[in-house]
Amino acid sequence: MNLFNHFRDRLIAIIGELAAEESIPSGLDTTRVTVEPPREESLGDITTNAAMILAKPAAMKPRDLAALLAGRLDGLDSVAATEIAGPGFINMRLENSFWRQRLAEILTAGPAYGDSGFGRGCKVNVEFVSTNPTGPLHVGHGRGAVVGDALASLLEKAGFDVTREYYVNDAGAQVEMLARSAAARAGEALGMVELDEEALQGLYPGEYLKPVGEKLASQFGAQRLNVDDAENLQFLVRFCIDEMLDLIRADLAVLGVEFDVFTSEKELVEAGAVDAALKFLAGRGLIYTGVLEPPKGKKTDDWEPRPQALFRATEFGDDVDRPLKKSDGSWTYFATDIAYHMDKFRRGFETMIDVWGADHGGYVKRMRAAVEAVTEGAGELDVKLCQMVKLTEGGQPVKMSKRAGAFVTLSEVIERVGRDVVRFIMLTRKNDAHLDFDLAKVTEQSRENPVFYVQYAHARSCSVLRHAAEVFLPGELSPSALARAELDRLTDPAELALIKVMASWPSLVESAALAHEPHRVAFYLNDLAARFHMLWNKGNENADMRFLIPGKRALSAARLALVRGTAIVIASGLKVMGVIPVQEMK
RNA sequence: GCGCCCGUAGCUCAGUAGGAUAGAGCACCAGAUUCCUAAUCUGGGGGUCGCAGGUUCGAAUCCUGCCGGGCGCGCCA
Repeated sequence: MNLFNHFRDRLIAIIGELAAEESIPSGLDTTRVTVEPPREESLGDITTNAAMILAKPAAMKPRDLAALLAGRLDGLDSVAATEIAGPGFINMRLENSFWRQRLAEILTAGPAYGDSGFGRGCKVNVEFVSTNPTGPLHVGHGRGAVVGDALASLLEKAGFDVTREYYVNDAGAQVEMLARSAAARAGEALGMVELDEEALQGLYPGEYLKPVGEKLASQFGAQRLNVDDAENLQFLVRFCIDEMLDLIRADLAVLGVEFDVFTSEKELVEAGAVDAALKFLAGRGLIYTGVLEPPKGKKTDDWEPRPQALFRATEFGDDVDRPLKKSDGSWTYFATDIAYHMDKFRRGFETMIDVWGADHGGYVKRMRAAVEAVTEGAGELDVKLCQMVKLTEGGQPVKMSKRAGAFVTLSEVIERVGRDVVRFIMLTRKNDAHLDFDLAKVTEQSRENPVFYVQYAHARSCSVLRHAAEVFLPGELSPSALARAELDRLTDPAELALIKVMASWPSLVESAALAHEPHRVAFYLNDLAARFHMLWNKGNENADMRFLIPGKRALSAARLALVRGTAIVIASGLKVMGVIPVQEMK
């Protein structure tokens, strides 16, 4: 249950009743009315701005309207007290029994706690990673992979029907370069050439292509080395793309990311999708032949004005109209991407989310323009840009990998610190903020390391339950049994404060899903862990506050419900992040 | 030159569809260990939310203009 929406619904009903009684005008616009936590805990549990929002249209003073509303809110079940504060806030404190019910709800729901019907089953397509299949994934790709996957999980939890999609850019000149590189490696494997630095000029130098070359050599000998033969080159391209996709899929598997759909750019083009999309746009007068101005303030030595097919992106908010064809007559990346997004829309996705690297930021406007044009306003594209990951160790930049060519691979980092650490750290910043990833710090066991801090809270709660098993029967410790514990024995403010944080998980899921911001889950879990550690330490100072009190079974059972609930909510949050909760710290 | 992102405590960053006296961690200072893991916790000092206007009951948040940093600007994707 999203408790804020729950009380907002009650509030809106009260506003309707007052209107029916003609105490206030009818038909007031309540869309901006919110129910949320107050700035400070001491002000109460929930607050509403309704009186301030509605005062003007109701022609009343905010505090007078607040008094009227507060009188009715006071009569609601679970509302213990109301108070009018500041310019017209109505603060409410809820009955402790309400919070204890939330704990029972958590125990009953288990890891599904926080699942929501918010998305109403709407189809959402999350496209991420989508790198050229020319080599292994590096750390930057890893960030996009984690952000995309966690965002997808978050949306699923919020009730959307999500498809995880990878767009394989297998149609450009880069895959031909890949094929040439692999052919050279095959020649090397056969002892026909020696690949020094000079010979590798213009080719992908990474050593990951050696096994591909060896495979080519062992399967075909020297038969498939001619890259000047167009037909053979296409064979090599296909061969290499398959190899690279295997490599990429393996990297993704190690990270725990699985896609529902791989869409091939090449196949899309061959199926005529680009022609169809451009025909669609041309039919609406959105394509014309024109000459672009050279960009100002940028070196323009090789600029030659030439007429070309342009999309009227400016009609949809972009800065200039965008080219659709290269000088060699082939489609630009943009043209095929228009077709691709049109294809996604045709497959039923009105909401599309693309996760890109920040270096593609200049591309967002034109793509959004294209989506608007090609879906005639019915489709929506949100682009999440992921900033760079700065990999350090003890503050020093990490050396580049020789094996991979010019970058540190994702798999190397995962091998070093573990999958769960990588996934968690990637979500400790907003996607559009730079991320410092320190290989030493992320495995430290300290408060500074959020992965450890959150995992430790989970492990601690598991530890308590293990100890409890010495006194209680297994059946007494199951979530459903603990839900029936005498929860009214939970009376300490710190205990109730912990429940309140847990109870805000459903609303966090919805707001984070709405904002497309999975990093909020990481911050939430950090807060929840802090509350738990805080309560734990109360037991250090005062033995009566420990979870397990010898001889007091009912009290202990109630507190174990709290402990189990914490573990459940942490596990529920980590699941969204794709991180496995640990039972104990080593 | 133009566009996008960012600018919040000494440092690294949150800030939930415009809400109340702007938060957390680190660092600094002062404390807690007969304990279910002190790998943690408690308290304290620390801010012109880059600058200047505007919108309104109310702005870190929205609008405009500057300053500073990052990314990008046909024939790469």
